[in-house]
Amino acid sequence: MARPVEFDRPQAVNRALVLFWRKGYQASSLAELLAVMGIGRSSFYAAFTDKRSFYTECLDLWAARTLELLQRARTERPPLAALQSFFERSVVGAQAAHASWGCMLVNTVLEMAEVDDELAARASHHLNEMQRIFQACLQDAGAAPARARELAAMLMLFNEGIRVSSRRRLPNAQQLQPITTTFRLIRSALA
Amino acid sequence: MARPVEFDRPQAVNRALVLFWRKGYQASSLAELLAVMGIGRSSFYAAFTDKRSFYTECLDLWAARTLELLQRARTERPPLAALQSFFERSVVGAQAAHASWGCMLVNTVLEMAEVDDELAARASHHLNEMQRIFQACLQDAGAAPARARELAAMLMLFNEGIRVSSRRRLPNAQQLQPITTTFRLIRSALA
DNA sequence: GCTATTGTGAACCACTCAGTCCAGAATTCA
DNA sequence: TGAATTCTGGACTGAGTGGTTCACAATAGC
Repeated sequence: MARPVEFDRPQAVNRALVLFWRKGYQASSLAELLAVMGIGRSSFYAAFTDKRSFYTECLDLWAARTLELLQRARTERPPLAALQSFFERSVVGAQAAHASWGCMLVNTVLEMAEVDDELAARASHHLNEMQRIFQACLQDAGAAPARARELAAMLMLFNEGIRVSSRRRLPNAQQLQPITTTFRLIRSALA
Repeated sequence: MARPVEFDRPQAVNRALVLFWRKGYQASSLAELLAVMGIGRSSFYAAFTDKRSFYTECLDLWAARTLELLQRARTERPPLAALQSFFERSVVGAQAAHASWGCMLVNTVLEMAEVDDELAARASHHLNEMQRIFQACLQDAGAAPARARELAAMLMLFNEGIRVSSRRRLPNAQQLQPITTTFRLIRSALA
């Protein structure tokens, strides 16, 4: 009955997500989106309602993936090392595989702050979730709750900074070094 | 001879700069720009050539003002206190007077990274200048050159993070606290 | 092989965008 | 007062935007 040859939805979403991640919401025209997704306009609107709602879908997906990455690192290493490798990977992995497009949440906060309150708030909310995980890691590393919250807030600033500077195409070493510097400071503060 | 009733160019530039700062390049339509500047289209094009070149003019102006602010703070206080107050002012002053629109350089890097290489590079260049001043302050505070460079890179990450988080409309205290935390760490590292 | 169903591509829509252009207003000099 | 000058408002242009609609094509059931 139904025509079974549909486009590969997860793949299409993923490719679109990458475009949004790279160029932001406004700079990604519908034509470009359709091109990378390999589908036509009507299929897009049938499947995703809207450019804007589609963006929120991609945003949520990006956040879910990143949080999962962070949680997984947490189970594989001691807490501080997990955090540090999370940051390092977002720089190194970025330059190699998926290039350096920063953090889609940070990008969204900046792009939408004075343009679309709802999207900005949504991204900000996801960032808060990340910060909670930072805090949990720091507590695992032996910091008292208050201290952990304090350092987690600092790390979140750091995270935001790293994601910004990763878009500046600076030499790799120049991006990694501040991370080690910071964690050296944190370790000495916790010791 | 010439018609003497011209618009107030510095004032117009300043108002446009604020709009660009707040909403970014793409989201600031020419119509909005003209409205806040209080001039007509033809006057705009006669005076500023282009939306894009006008943006670079505003960007450079913003950078010059900020660097000057930083340099001035440097003459008024001890080096570390100057840095700290520079950061704090960009949060507190932001929330009060001109609201929290982050750092126009950071905003530009993020918005233009995959969209307009030249603008992104220009903003990145200004950020490098800022970082050099950070480094000079840290050397003044007694850090060895290598150490100062290291910490300056870290502070630049911090700067970028602060400017991002200042757009998230978080409670004031929540934004100030990480700054004091960081400087506490830096001071103990330099001691 | 025929029909019913449903996802698809492309034409189309209204709208906004940055940028151009020109008639006319406002002022200075004569 | 009148002529010369030059800056300005607003109509206009063409390209590009997100979104809608519909005839067609591809498939599954019979």
